[in-house]
Amino acid sequence: MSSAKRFKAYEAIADQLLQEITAKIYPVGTRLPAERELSERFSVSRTTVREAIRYLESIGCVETRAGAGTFVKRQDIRQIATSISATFLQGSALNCDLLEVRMLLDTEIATLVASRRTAEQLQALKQNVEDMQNDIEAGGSGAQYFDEAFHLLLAKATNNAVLSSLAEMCAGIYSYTVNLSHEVSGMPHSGLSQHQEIVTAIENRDVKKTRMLMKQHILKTIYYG
Amino acid sequence: MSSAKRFKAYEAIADQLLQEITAKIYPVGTRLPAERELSERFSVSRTTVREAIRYLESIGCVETRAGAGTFVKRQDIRQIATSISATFLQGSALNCDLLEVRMLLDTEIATLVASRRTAEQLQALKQNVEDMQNDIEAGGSGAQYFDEAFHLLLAKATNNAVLSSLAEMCAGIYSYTVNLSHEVSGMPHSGLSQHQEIVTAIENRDVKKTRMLMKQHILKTIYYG
DNA sequence: TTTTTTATTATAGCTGATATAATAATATCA
DNA sequence: TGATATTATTATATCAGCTATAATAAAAAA
Repeated sequence: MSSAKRFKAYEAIADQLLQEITAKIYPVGTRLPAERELSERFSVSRTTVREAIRYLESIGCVETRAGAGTFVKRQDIRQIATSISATFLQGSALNCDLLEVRMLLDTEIATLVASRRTAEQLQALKQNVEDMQNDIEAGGSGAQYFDEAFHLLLAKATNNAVLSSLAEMCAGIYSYTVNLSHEVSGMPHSGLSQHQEIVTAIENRDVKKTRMLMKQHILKTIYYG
Repeated sequence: MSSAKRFKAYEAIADQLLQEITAKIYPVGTRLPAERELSERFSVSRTTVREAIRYLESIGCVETRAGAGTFVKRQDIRQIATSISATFLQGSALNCDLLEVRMLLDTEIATLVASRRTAEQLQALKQNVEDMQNDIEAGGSGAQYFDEAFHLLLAKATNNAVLSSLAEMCAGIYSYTVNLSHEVSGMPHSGLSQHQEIVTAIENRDVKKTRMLMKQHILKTIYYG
């Protein structure tokens, strides 16, 4: 028989809409035609259109607000992270693998930044370390926040959108799984002094030292205490 | 007022089902309850259940076969790749970034494999190189296939599911974007001799040499000719 | 005039029903 | 036994109508 492809109305419609979105016929922020209009245009029922929209919604491409309409969304890497974390979670005991990847990525990121950072990026890193220090001295509880921000700043400083997205994604999946397993195990080690050393190495454009320091930092972060 | 959470029936149901799937209440391969059963269980209409299922389907979590039912699917990283490639494509000129990431990942992968490969994994790599050689000598056209398979074998040999998934994903996005831009530019350089050198270095567990060779290989692959 | 309230309108959200097609299980017949 | 027809189950697709929500316009109050 070899009926190669099975027709599913909502799939065809979702494909068509996605194509028009990527073609910027509906740019980010704009509203898609109302469901009733779309159903008329494609000559299908509103239900089918809605199923197609659910599809687009799940890939983070649009956002529907009741009473207002369906809007094209700037895709958020974090949302993707949670939606694909299920994939990584299907295997078991992957947290270890994930940590290895984070270590690998963060090390490469730091190395790249040490070689290509701009003065502004360096300044931002210094600011972050300073803010973290002030927060700790003031007895604040934002250490974890500043730590995350530190790694995010580094990722951005690579000027590589894909790389920084990947790092963000890994961090997102990691925090998602940690939240799932309720293992927020108290106060993590802040690692302030290590951040300071890393920034200094980056300031000096010392690629090798930066690499080494980041590797150690991640190792310590993993086995915190 | 202050309804902190926006209730959307289909979202709640999709969440619930996803949770039960990841909790292995519905393991891979099993069938979900029929739409009518689910609609009864959640006290919603079948339409709403269908929207929830569309959601799960689009994240590659289930697969519905008309007349048979909805089945839990082993998630395919490639499918995710294509579905999130739109995200990466929203930015412009990301191919360069993507290549940098591939280089980075493949280099790390080769390095890891050189240090932890098993005899069986080494054998598989040798077999791949041999097959490629035979294909080329026979005037076959499968060079690109064997090249992809080579990198895939390496990724798997890390024994790190996350890392190999990431590499696969990058390769998937890359080939997707390449296909989009219709730049299949003829016969790529097979890189057979480089593969052979790499495998030899891996056989000798020469981590540094493997790393260096892979870096060179990727560079040549990028600027092929 | 400015602000607040109310009504209108358009939208998505959801329902229950119907009809059709594909599939799987069962019963029938050779 | 083995092939075929029947039946039941299931998803697919549709429709008309209702509700809930949100943005806007009009009216009322300050």
